[in-house]
Amino acid sequence: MNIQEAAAASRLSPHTIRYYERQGILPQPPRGPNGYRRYTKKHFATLRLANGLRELELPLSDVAPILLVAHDGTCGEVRESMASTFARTLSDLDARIEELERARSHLSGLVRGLRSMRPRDVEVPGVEACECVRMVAARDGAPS
Amino acid sequence: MNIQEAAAASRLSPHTIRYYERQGILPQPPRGPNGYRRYTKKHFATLRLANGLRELELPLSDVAPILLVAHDGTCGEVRESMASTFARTLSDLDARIEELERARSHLSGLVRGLRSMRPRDVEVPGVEACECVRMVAARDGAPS
DNA sequence: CTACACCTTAGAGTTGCTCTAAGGTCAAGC
DNA sequence: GCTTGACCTTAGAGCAACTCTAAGGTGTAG
Repeated sequence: MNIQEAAAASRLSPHTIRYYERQGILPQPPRGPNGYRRYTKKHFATLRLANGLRELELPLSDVAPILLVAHDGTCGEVRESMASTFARTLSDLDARIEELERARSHLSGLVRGLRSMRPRDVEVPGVEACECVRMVAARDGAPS
Repeated sequence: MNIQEAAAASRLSPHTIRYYERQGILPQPPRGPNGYRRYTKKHFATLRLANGLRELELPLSDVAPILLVAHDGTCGEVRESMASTFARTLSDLDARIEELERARSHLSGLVRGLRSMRPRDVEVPGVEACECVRMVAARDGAPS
């Protein structure tokens, strides 16, 4: 199994695979006599796991240690390693989703506001006075 | 108003403000005789708008043209500029939120799965056979 | 006059890719 | 045997959007 086939089946790109390898995130697979990477079942399984973990939005710094134990350790160690990382990732993910939903609802309100504001208010105040700027601009002061 | 005060009141950092300026995203504010940036009401308003737009998750490439018309154009132009950008951002945001929610629900399922799997399955299969790896790993093949 | 907190710039580091350049390899067709 | 085209290799540049550092200048309070 060459890099292209391994990439297609794991839904990573060859570029990304080489990048992970250079970063020490993936173990070096064996090479053929021409120097080409040749993926064994085991190395391929690690590749698929890498992609699965990235799809869960884990940062590479969390993916790396999990792949290490997955490749060389026991199943129990893998479970340990995943469990705590996943809990942490879950709360990061929740925080990020909340941020995006706040942005989303603010944004959709603004879209409606802009539509309902068509042909009046087309005069020439600058940034300081313009109504739609006021709607978008950050509020003054310390309180976040 | 110096950069620190402007930063605090717009909730950007001085670093970020200088960065935006270097990138051509913010207009150059006037300088005092010592070369320090001195923010006028207008430049400060643009700063706040920049932060407001970033909080809406607009990429800087979308923020830049809006700031340009906000600083130098009429209110009508600003509205035009915002309207189409916001609609586009909204659908990007929806797509990203959906991605994260998919990851979130997959992840929370896995957390439960790992917990319910404590002391059996601690034997030594490698990556290929380990149960928790199977749960996480990307499925084979072309269909995404 | 000496701290100390601020200001200035250019530039490096971060995360996770993505792409390019320059070159080597291989299988098929003529 | 030879060309064509699709693959493979590496090192390294470029992207977004900051964030921080180094090295030096300034301003204010005691």
